[in-house]
Amino acid sequence: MTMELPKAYDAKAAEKNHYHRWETNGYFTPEINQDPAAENYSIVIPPPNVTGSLHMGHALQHTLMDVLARWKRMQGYRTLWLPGTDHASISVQRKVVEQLRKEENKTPLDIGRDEFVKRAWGWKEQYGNIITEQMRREGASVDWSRHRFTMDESLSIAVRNVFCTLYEQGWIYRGLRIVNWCPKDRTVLSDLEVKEETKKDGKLYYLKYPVASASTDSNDRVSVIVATTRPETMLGDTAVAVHPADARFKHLIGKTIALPLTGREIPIIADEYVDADFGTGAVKITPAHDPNDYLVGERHNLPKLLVMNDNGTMNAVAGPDFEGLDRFVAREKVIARFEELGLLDKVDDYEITLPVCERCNTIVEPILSEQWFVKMDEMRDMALDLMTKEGVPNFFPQIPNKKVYTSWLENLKDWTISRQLWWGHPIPAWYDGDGKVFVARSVEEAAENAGTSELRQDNDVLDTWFSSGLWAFSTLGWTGDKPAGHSTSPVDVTLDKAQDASDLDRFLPTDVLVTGRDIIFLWVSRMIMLTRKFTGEKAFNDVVITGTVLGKDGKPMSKSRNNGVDPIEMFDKFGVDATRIYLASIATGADIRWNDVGVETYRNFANKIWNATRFCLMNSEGSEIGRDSGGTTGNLPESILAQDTTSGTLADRWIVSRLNKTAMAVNRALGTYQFHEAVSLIYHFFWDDFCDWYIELKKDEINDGNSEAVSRMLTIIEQSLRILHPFMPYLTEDLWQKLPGTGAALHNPAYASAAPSIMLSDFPLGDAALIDERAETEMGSIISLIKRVRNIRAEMSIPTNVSFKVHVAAAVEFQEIFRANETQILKLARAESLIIGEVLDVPRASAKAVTNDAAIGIPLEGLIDFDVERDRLTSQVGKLNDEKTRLDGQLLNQSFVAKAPVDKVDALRARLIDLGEQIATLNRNIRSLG
RNA sequence: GCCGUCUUAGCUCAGUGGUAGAGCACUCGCUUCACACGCGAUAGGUCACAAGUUCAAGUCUUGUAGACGGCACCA
Repeated sequence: MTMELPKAYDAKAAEKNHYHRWETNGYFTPEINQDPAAENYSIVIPPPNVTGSLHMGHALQHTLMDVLARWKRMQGYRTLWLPGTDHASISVQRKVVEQLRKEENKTPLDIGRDEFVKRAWGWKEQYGNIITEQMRREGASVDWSRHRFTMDESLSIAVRNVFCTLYEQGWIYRGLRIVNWCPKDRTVLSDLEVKEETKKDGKLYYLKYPVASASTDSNDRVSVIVATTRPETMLGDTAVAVHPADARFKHLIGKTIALPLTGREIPIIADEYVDADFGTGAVKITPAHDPNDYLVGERHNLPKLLVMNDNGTMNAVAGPDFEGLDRFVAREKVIARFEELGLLDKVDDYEITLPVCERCNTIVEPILSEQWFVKMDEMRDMALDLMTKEGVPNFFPQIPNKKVYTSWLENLKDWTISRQLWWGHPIPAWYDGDGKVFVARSVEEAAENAGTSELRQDNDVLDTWFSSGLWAFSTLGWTGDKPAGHSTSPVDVTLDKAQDASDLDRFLPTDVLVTGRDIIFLWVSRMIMLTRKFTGEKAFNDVVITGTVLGKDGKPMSKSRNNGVDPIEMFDKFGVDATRIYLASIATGADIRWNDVGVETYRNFANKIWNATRFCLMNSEGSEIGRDSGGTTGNLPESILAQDTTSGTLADRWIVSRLNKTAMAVNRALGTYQFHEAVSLIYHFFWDDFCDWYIELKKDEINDGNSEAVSRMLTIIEQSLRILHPFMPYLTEDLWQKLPGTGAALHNPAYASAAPSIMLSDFPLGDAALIDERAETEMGSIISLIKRVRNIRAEMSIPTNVSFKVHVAAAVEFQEIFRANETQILKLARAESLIIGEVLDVPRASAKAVTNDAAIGIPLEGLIDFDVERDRLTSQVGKLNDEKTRLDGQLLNQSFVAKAPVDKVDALRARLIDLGEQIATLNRNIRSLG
């Protein structure tokens, strides 16, 4: 069979041709695996927000997950990579509000909650699958039949059950706390959803608070100065605190302040919290608007006056002059009033860091509010136990992620889980007329418990991360519903039993989680705790933390910086496979500055693979790849092994050795998530060893149509394509289908009956028995010989079409090697004949060189420039001498000889002898030039 | 303030105590019948700086400088 392929690889064509077939043939489902004894392998995707579109961070993570899934699948694991999306309550809510305003000029209140939620579902249906659809282009081998959404019915049941169980056990509680409030989104935020922004032009206001004239002391005019960055909160002050030991204020403790603008009198109290050395030493206390003040208030039984509305305006408690004003307007007004009253001591410039909402950048207001919380102390201990006792999860890279994770856990505070939003999982709590709360799995259950159906459900929804915290097991069928006779892993009896019951058993714990470091706390930690709590299992064994893909400017990609790179554009420009393997070539966990040149490198690599295959196929009539004898290791077929150990040439044994070494190393690298190492190994094997040396050595045989040689080469290509497949699925499938002799017989036995695809072929593990160190050494001597001759030709500027004789002197064993490979050496060195002997016998007008194994002389009568030759040799001697000097020094060092391992010392001694000989030879050569 | 990461060739980055690597760019050649998205040959590094441990340090320790990240505080 002879085939003519286009001259360049067309990535787009290949991308169109395979995904649909893979998917419809069911290759992505674990059920494709027909081996009942197969081990399971599972990954759940970090569910992208339904509001998102694919960015480079997704592309990176998806690539790594797909590499793992395809690699394991080819090894015969029953493999599941489960896709899905997250309902992203606050993001979606914001989108829908915006849509309402734009299209109908309405607010959510205008249409009501039910209608709003309906719109949100509509929005999700319309836009929610953008990313997952883009994943098809990426080649992601996810099981679409198991696609999950965090608000799917079964996942919602799981959420309710988890909430109720935690409540019943006292791990969830409702309480009044100072929380982070976003006045724009009008909801509470968890600590993790609050970012910090440094304001350089902040101000610190010093306010004079007059001590009440009710004081019986004579010093009536006394006032206390307090400093604040939020003057408007003084309207809610209920005390001024000083340190109990502060002599300046001791006499005032117990007296009162006439709080300006309010007509209220507030006490001066003593509390250890105050740092006497900071500011004025006196602190205004606003228990409803500051976490520390809240604690002080608790200790001193102070009233807690909330002076703001949920939208950031002042409320009635702030007084008629301020009610309705925005907090920042109120701030200006408070300052103006203090100035009028002569009570503004001073205003300092003050650099301040403010808490802002991570999504809308609005300044977050700490306010007192009643919310739902998860108590984290026992959860934390569980997670810490897992880490210290079992080393779970195993982070890749371990540094710094393990420490970051552990120290975060150690300082963990309770988790605010309620959100004042409409889109999300409603909190399963109902209140009766007296405000008594009933937490239940349904309204009926709540009514039963309450003894009345006059109930009002809690208005709030749950933090999005609450449902994603269940993702590892809720997606595998766990709902927490009371099972029928299944004690260890309760499952949803409403789902397909045969399938989903086994999913949980089979795929939990999942094998690895691949995600970014920004959600280690938000998501990874919570999934670890909740999975342990509710299934007794680990969520996953390993966690691969990817780095950040930075823009060309070295900063994180963002819309505001406009430095983003669209993965789809890269796919169009360089191909999906090139983009994937480039992303995989980034060191695990390292940040990478995006550069197109890197992708271009692998686009070129794809083309190289295409053309190497094309070359073989052009000459492949009557040849096909060696048949596997039915082994399960994906190793070279025995037929090839036999050829190469008996009749094969040195080059054949060498390339087989290199291939097997590469395969073994690739598996080793992937086993520890060293994707970049695997990429580098296969890249250099294919390009350097196979294309630059092996193909070039065998070219004549191939062009002559030597079918045995072509078969052998096709076999190496086919094996290489399998190794490359997880990284470059489209190219490898495209070429594999074109190779003569490929078919289901090459599949891993677990997929024996499936229609042929490289993605089901047996992944090459490499066979130590096929590694031939002697062949590698011998081939090495030939390669250096050829390189030296090429160097002489280049340095002497000898035109390509001028041939010459090459004299080689070497030890007998190397003479034999060179003789046996004479044809190949002549071809690659572009020489006309090889004269091999014990000693070099060449005229003075010769260029000379040495390798570790041979001395070379090339007679160049009329072509040689003696000055150039002298410089060339001198520079070589210089290099060798540098090395010799270093080694001499080392070996003269008695402590080195005494303490370094014997084999190291011996190796240096041997090297030194070689060096001495080579230097002597080169020096003789220089002298002979005259 | 606390914890941590990074600093290697012109650029982007690998690097496992034992002779410093890759891709791209640069220089010099090549229309060699798979590939110019290619082939061949060069050049280019006090591994940020300083001390220490070690027979031996890019690699381990400490400090310094710069870049960055996380956490906490912020009257």
